[in-house]
This record gives sequence, C-alpha cells and structure tokens, in this order.
Amino acid sequence: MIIDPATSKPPSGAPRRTAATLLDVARAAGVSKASASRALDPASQYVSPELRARVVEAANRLGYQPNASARATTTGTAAVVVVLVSDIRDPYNAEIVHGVIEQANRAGLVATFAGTDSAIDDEIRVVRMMRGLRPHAMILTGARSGSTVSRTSLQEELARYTSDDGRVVIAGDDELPFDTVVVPRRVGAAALVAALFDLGYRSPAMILPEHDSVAAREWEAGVVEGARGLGLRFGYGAAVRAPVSRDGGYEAAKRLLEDRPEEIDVVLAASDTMAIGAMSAMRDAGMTPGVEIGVAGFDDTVGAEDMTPGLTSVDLSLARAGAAAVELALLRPEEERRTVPLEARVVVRGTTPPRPA
Amino acid sequence: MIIDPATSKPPSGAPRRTAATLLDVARAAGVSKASASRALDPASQYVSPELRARVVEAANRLGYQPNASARATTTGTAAVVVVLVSDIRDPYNAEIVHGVIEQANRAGLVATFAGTDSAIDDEIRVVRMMRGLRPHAMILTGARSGSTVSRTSLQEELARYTSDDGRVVIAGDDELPFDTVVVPRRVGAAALVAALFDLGYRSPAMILPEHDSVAAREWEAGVVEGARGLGLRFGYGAAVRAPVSRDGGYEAAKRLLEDRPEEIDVVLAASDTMAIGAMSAMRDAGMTPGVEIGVAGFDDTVGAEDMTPGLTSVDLSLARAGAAAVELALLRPEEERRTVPLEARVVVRGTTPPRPA
DNA sequence: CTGAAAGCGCTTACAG
DNA sequence: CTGAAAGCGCTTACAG
Repeated sequence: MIIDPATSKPPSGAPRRTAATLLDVARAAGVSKASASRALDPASQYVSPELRARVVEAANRLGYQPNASARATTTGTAAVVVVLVSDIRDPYNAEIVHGVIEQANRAGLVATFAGTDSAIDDEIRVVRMMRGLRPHAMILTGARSGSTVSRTSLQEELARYTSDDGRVVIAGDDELPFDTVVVPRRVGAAALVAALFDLGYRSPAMILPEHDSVAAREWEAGVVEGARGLGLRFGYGAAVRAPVSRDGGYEAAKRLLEDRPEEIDVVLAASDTMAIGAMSAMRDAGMTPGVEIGVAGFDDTVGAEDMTPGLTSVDLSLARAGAAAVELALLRPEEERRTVPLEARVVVRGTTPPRPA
Repeated sequence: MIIDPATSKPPSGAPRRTAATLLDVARAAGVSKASASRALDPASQYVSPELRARVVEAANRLGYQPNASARATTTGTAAVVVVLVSDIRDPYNAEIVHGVIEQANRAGLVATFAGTDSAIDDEIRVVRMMRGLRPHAMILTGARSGSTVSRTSLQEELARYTSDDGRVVIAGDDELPFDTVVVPRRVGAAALVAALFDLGYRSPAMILPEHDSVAAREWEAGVVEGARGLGLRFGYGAAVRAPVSRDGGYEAAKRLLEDRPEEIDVVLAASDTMAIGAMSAMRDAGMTPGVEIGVAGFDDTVGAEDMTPGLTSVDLSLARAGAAAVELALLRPEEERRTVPLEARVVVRGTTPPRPA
C-alpha cells in the first residue's frame, strides 16, 4: 500500500532544533535578508563584492544550506525530477535510472523515485501523489500494462500535470502523447534477424512475452518484418509466449524443443533474461547453446557477455536513454510531440556461431 | 560536475499556469482555508462530516494535490528520505535501493537519490546539498573510499545534519558512528569457508579487492578467521588483489593459475562479479570451474544461479537491508548507536562440488 | 465545529 | 548597491 506523503504526516520525533536560516546568515553578516539572498545567488548582479564576501563567509561558518522547500514555495517549482520505475532491480531500468541521476545532477536537479509495480493503476496513484511535489518533470520508464480505461486515466492524470506547466517524458516502450525517448526495439529486432541471416540461420523460433505490451509488440513486429523481408517464415508453433523471466524462458524453450526441434535453427527471445533461461533448458535437454541450435536475446543487459558461451544480443544504448529523457524534460515545452531515437547495435557472441550451410 | 540545486535556478520556461491551491478548494467549497485544510487532513477531528464531504468533493473535482513544498516549509521537515548510492547499476546497490523505495512509500515518504561515485569527497558535497531538502533521513549505502581527513569531514557534515534533528542510517559496509544496518560480510565469509571445508576443500586462494575498504577488510577477516579456526592456511601468493570487476577477477585468477595452480583447490572471490571473471579465466586456461578447481563468490547477486555451472555464493539478504534502513530512520533518535544485523546464507552450487578426498 | 491571523523560510519587485 | 515589504501555499494555535 502506498500512503500519500502529502496527506500523511511526517513521523514526529523530538522537537526539531532547526538548521540555520537565511535570517541567521543575514544577522551574522550584519545585512538584510534581501541582501543575503542576493549575495548567495551567483547569478545576481548588483551586489558589492565586500558584502557578498561577508555573507558567504557567514553562510559557510554557519553551515547554511538554503531550505529547498521554502525556495520551491516561493518560486513555484521544485528543482526536482520525478522518475517512475517499475522495478529498479531490473538491469534494464537500472541503466536508464543511472543516466537520469547523472544528467539530473548535472543540471542541478534532484531525482526522486517511486516504484509502481508496472501496474497502470498504481502509476496513476503515484503520478497524482507526485504532482504534490510540483516537480519540474516526470519521467516514465518501461512499459505499462493495464486496461484501455486505465491508460486513458493515466493520460488524463498526466495531462492535468502538463497543463500546470509540468513536463512529461516517456523513456521507454510506450505510445503516449508526450515527448518520448524511443527505445529502438523494432529496428533492433529487425537488425538482429538480418545479422542471423547473414550467419546462415534460416529457421528462427520466437519466445514472446506473455503479456501484451508496446515493448512486446514492437519486438515482435521487428522480428516478423525483418524475417519477411528476407523471405523467412515462422512455422506453425514456432512462436511461444511466456512470462518475462528466466523461468519463463526456460519453460518456453522446453516446449519449443519438445514440439519441433528439427525445424528450428535459432531461438530468439524478447529479453536476455528469457534467453538465459532458454540456454538452461537446452543444456537440460542435452544440447549446448550455439551448437545444435543458436540463441539470441535482447537488451544486452549486464551479464550477457559472461554467459558461457556469450549470449548474442542487441545493445539498445540504454545508458543514453536516461540522460536523453532529462534533456528532453529541460527543453521548453512545444505543441507537437518530440521524439529522440536511441541506437540499436547487434552484438554477436558465442551462442550464434556462423552456421555451416 | 554537480550543481547545487539549492543554488542553481530551476530552468525557466513559459509562465506557469499554476495548479489548484488550497484556497481554490476552499472557495469552491465555500469554506475557509483553515477548514479546508482540516477537512483534508484525515487525522483531524472536529470537522463536521458535511463540511468534510463538501471539501473533499471540491478537491477531487479540481484535482487538488497539496503542495508538498509549502507543507514542508510550514512543518519544518519534508516527508523525504535521501539515499546516497554510488552506482545504481550495481545489483548489490539496486537490491538495497529497491527495499528503501518500497518501505519508504509504505511509510508515506518520498525517496530521493543522489549518485556519489563512491568517492568520499563527492559524498560530502552531496550530503551538504541534500541537507537543503530538510529530509527526514539520509541513508548511505555501500562502502566509501577516501582519506582519513575526508572521512572526518564526512562525519562532520553528517553530524551537522543530525544536530538539526536529521537521522542518518548507514546501510552497508562502513563503520561510522550512526545507526547501521550491518551487512554480515565477516560472518558470511567465515560460514562460506566452513561450508567449503565440509565439502572437502583444503587449499583456498583469495581474490581481494584492490582498494582498501571496510567491506574488503570484513570479508578478508571472515575468510582468514574461518580458515584459521579450521586449521587451514593460505600459502604465500595465494591472495591477490584486483579491481572489483569482472576483468579484475579475470586477471587475478589468471595470475593465481599461472603462479601456483597445483596448490589451490578453490578460489574465493570477494564478490560474484570477480568470481564470474575468474570462471572465464579458468575456461580460457582450459579448465572447467568446479572440476579442477572450485570457485565461490560473494553477495549472491542476480545471475549467480544462471552461470554454468551455478556459482556458489553467500546470500546477504540485501532485500531486507533497504527496508531495515528506513525502519531505523523512522525510530526516534537515541544516544547510543543502534545496529540491525542481516542474515548470511551460504548457497552451494555447481562451482564447488563435493571434493573427493 | 469554524474562521481570521500569524508564521514557516525564502525571493523579488519596489523604493531609496 | 541595499533594505523594507509583500507574497508563495500551507498549518495551527487562538478566539469564537
């Protein structure tokens, strides 16, 4: 359960011995609050050097740090960017989040996070609650699942926020009418199929995410279009759906191998995690990944290169995604939806050696 | 470079069409600001049900969300907990951070993050800047490296914060005079050595982190003490230092194998990452991990079980660490330093099969 | 139970 | 260049 921080009270404790305030600094320096404020603002002109020096000295002596909340209520916006992540432990998300933190800090913004379990209704609640922070922007990562009704509600809640001059950036796999950093899933999937074709693979099978999502659809579209363009076809039963997890990949590969092992020469999984599960399934079936049948994943998350053999995958340059999202959030808002594409790079490793013809 | 958000100005844009305020709600409901405030505070008694109903209705209609900054400047503390992480992509940190987010949300707190590159001087700057948020607590994860002088400065900066009634919690491997969630590194390392002894291993070698840190020392102490207790000794050169990374582990293992492969029957690495590198080095030397020589890691990060063979490791229940840190932060401050221990669990997998005597 | 008023810590026109 | 004053959006005694 999530408690609204704006509604719940902060845990009470001993009476707060308060931190130094601007007034304390002003007094210590023997100037007015207004002057102290200006002296501490590097952008402010019209401050005599001596006054500034005196104030800065006093501030340092007192360990003064301006109260960010007070400043935010004065100025109207907080120097905050909110990031909604489903699960930070997912390396895919961690990579994006890392980029956000770096870039936000560089821009003088504080990055705040909220988990959402990737359930859309959860996300609506979180967006609403985070609006209370009056953040400069909200960045949504990953894909979300939920009914059309829920999607509409989320869109409305976000629109409410943007109508108050907030910025929304979608960093990931979703089609929402806001500025978006586009994860090159479709392009990357097609490029992967092409690379495998060049290596001599002709009979691919797919392990698809069980739940529908934009990410899943994009990947599938990339694979199917890529294959079609090369004259390849998927046989009946050569596409199975499974949960996006190691175990999901394991089970899916098992089914694939049981049903029609002879007609498949390479298994494409929609994520590295599933591909890793698939590799285990092959081993348990007495095969060696890359020998009888090739395997390829997607995302090139940390670890793919440390499998044995190394897992062929597609690097989505996610490290850039987070930074790009912050950059988009910093631009002035525009009428039309803006889009920043990332690059996809196929990384061929041991699980898909050149296939003898 | 990090820009102080308290000093830098928020990026300016179009004039802000402001969000609904309490006054808007009060007017819409035909009551005073004071009454509206009370009606929206679930904890407030002395509000007539009808008045409350009217206010709540108006608030919903206007999509009102209280301004968290204004509330914070009124009450003196923000419902925020700040987390300092070196690198969120490290699964070790991600696990802790995940626990923090979950538990913080449950407690109605917002979690804010700042990266620190694990350099102590960076951390000092960040602590200082984050003090401006007047957060309820600061949680420091991981180990930090830096001079004694720097450590003292960090301690001073943190003390400054606690003297203003802030709470500091160390979630990880460090000895600082604040409430601490203790990562059971020493206990876990000793338990690992004992487990390996039971499996028949008698000649261990160590891959240690290159840089000194509390984490490194604790792990080393656990291994050495555990070994000594069992009458085992480390031969000369059976302990090598390397960067905490896959490549560091690779290089270290390579050296170990070149120098004295015949005297070693198991390699203990201070982290799973290094252990994974070590496994690659063995393979490149024509060996199979677990066959000629065993390998064990530490942390049991995601992925260890998916190696081939599975990597023996020690699970530190880090998922609990983040939650425990938040719980500590919520307790009322006390004079003496409090300590919450986590549990260590040895997980034996394929890289350390029972060794024939 | 309800409202008028003061106050939290800042910033920023507005006068000097 | 400097200061007095108003105002940001809230909460909370203090009177009724």
